Amino acid sequence: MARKADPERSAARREAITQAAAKLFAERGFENTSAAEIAKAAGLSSGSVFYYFTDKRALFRSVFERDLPMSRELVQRCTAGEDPVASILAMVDELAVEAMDPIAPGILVEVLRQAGKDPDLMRVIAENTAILHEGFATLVERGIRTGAIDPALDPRETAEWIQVVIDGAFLSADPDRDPRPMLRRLITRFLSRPCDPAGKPA
Amino acid sequence: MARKADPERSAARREAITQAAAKLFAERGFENTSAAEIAKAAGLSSGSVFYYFTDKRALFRSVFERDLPMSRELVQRCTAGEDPVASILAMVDELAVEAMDPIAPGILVEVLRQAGKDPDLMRVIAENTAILHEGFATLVERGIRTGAIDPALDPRETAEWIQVVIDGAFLSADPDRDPRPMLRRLITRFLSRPCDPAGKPA
DNA sequence: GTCTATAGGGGGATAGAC
DNA sequence: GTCTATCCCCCTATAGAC
Repeated sequence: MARKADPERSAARREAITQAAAKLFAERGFENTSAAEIAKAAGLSSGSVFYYFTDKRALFRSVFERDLPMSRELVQRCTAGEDPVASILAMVDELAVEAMDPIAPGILVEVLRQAGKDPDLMRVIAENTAILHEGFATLVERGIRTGAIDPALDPRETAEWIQVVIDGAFLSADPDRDPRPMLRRLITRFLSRPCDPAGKPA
Repeated sequence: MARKADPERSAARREAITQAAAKLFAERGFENTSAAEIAKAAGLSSGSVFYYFTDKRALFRSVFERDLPMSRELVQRCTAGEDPVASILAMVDELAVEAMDPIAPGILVEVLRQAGKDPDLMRVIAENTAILHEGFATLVERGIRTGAIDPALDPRETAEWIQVVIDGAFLSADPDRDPRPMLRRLITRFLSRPCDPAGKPA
C-alpha cells in the first residue's frame, strides 16, 4: 500500500512515460510528438509529464540513458571470451538483435538528429559509442596479436568501421529479416588476413 | 536584359532557395528551420518562398529531385564497364565522394525521417534507391556469371547490403576523412569467393 | 514577382486547484 | 502528485499593396 513518496511507483511512472515517448518519437519524430500525446499514451496528463521531466529534451534523453548500463554489460561480457573474432561477432550479433526492434530505425534516425541540438544528449550518445568502440578496438587489437586478424588494420579505425556497418544495418532494419548472417559475412571477411579463409571455413 | 517571365532567372531563384534550404535542413532539421530563415539565406522574403514552392514539404522534396538524373547517369556509366567488381567499386567510390559533403550526414538523417511523413518524398527516395539497387544487382549478377563474385550470394540481397554499408558511411561521414579505402576493402571482400584473394591482392 | 503584415493554429511549459 | 486551464511564443501560409 503506497504510503508517501513511494519511490517504486515513481520509478514505474517515469519508465512508463519513457517507453511511451520512445515509441512515439520513433514513429513520428521528436518535433511532431506533443507532450500531450505522450501523456495520453502513458495514461496520465501532460502536466504530469513535466512533473517527472524538466522538459521535452530531458524526456528524450531518458530513452537513451537506459542503454548505457546495457552497453557496459555487453562489452564486459564479450571481452571476456577467448577467441577475439568470435567475441566481435557475438557483440555484433547482440547489437543486430536490437536492430530488429520495429522502432530501431526510427529512433536511431531521431537520436542522430537531436544529438546535434542537445549537448547533454550528445554526451550520452558519445559515451555509449565510446563504450562499444573501446570494446571493439580491444578485441581487434587482441585478434591482431593472436594472428586471427589482419595486422594491416588499425584497431581504432577498424572498430569505427564495424560500428559504421552496424549503424547501416540499424538504418535499414526490417523486423522480418535477420541481418545477422550477412553482418557476420561482412565483418568476418573485413577482418581476416588477406588470403586466409575466414575464421572457420566450414 | 530580363524582360518578362524570364525562365532563367526564375530557375536560378528556385535553385538558390533549394540550396539554402538543403544547407539549413541538414544543419538544423526540417521542423527547426523556418521558411523565414531559408528566405533570408537565399536573399529574399518568406512570401517569395511560397511563390516558388507550394509548401514547405515541396521545398524539401526539391532537394532530392535534383539527385534522380545524377543517379541514373551514374548507373548507366558504371554498368557500361567490363569488369563487374571494378564497376561496383567505381559506383561505391562516387557515392562515397558525395558522403564527404559536410551536409551529407545531416541531410540523410533528415530525409529518412521526413520520408515516413510525406508519401511524395517517399516516392522520390524510393525511386533513387531503386535506380542504384538495379545497378548494383545487375553488376553482382554479372560478376557471378564471370566467376569474380561468390555464386552463393543472391544478387538483390547483396545489392541491398552494399547500400546498407554506403548508408552507414554516409551517416558517420567526416569531411576530413576519405571513406573510400575502407569501403573498398569491405565490399571487395564481401563479394569475393570464399578463398580467393580479393580482386587484386597487390 | 516581390514585398509586408497577419490570420490562424499548435504546442511547450506553468499556475494553481484538488 | 495529478489534474485542468491557459499563457505565450513561434511558424506556416495567405492577403493584398506595390
